[in-house]
Amino acid sequence: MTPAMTRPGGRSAKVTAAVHQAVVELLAEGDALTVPQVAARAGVNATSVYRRWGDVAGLLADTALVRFGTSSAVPETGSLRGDLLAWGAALVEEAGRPEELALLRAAVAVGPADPGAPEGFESACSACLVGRSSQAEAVLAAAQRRGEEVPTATRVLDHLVAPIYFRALFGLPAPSVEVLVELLVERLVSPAAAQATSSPPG
Amino acid sequence: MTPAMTRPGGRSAKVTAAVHQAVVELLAEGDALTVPQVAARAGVNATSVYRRWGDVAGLLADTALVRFGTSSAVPETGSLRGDLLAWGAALVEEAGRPEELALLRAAVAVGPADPGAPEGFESACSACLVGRSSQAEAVLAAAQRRGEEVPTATRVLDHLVAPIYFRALFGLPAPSVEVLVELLVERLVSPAAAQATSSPPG
DNA sequence: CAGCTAACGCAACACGGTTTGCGTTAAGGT
DNA sequence: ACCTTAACGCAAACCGTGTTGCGTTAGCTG
Repeated sequence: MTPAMTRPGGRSAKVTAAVHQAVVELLAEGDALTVPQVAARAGVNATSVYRRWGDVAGLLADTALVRFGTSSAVPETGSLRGDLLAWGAALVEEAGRPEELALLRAAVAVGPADPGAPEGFESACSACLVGRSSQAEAVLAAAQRRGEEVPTATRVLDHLVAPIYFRALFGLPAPSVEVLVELLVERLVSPAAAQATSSPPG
Repeated sequence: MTPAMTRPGGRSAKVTAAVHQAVVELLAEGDALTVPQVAARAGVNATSVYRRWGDVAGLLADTALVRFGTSSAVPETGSLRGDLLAWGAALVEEAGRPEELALLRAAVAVGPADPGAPEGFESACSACLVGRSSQAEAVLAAAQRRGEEVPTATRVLDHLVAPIYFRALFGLPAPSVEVLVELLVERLVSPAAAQATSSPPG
């Protein structure tokens, strides 16, 4: 019997889901997020939210953690270029939605996990990062399986994910999404891109 | 006589400087930023802060605006590659400092300026963005004056600034600053980079 | 040097978020 | 089916944030 374990399937699960849903909904509406508001929307008492998440930041971090950690599906178009293009477009579309953007802002505001964080309360932006990294690696692995020349995941992160997120976070208007993504991808699938790395992967 | 003008050299200047300093200090310590805390640290009454900046977001925006807007000096090494390398290294170093990083996080958390913002109260992340843009344009203009082939400022933002900020914000460890910056710059000063743009320089 | 005005300091106040104690409910174990 | 226990709901109190009115100070201006 593990005493420090939250009961799976208990009442908590429903509350958690409702609160997460409420957070996303409130976030999408653009209002300032407060615990009482979230609780009211979720049909849950504010005390429960305070007890479970302690803070708006923690609540946001947990929501972002769930939100960014589960979506691991990557497109399969038959070519690295097509995959990166589709994936990049999906990232742009996702980062353009208000609730995802707000979640991203909240994650970045908190920053990566500080020491002393309780178990299971990992950093949201770290979760987002590893989610994107694994997605990039999946795309690259598929391309390599096809015999294509592939860049490193780090390069994809630097030159595809980073610009997309940078533009979204800083409010830089993305001029013509397709053109932007294409430009980004062109620089990653060109032969020079793959041979530029001298360090071993990992 | 201009009635809506804050008196230059008045008492306000000292208060402004003290408050800005306090904001940076508090931010560097990682505590949650509140107006009373800032006021106490600055040796100023909280009322003054409320009257002048109205809100924590406004205070943050103004601080970031001053912090990111004044440092417009760009390196002059004699070549575009050298300039970008030096500038990128400076960005990495700056983004690594706790107070600057905290300011950046706060700026990103607030987001770009919402409609209805009073005059002079621009968004902090917008201020950071235009600051970086003007710096990039200065570097590129100097290179172009030397007769070098230069990429667009947008490309520099996407492939140099964005990765640096992305890594800093998401806590991705920058492996060997020099190597990172060099890799980034190589992709911007290569001849293929300049000819990829079809739009005329703005 | 005297008057003017804007900005600041102070104190009291109002509002909303957050904490706390206790009773209740609902899963899981026997 | 009963007991155990963790999580939830409720209500009241607490605390800090943000506001307002007025007196005071310090920097311009003639």
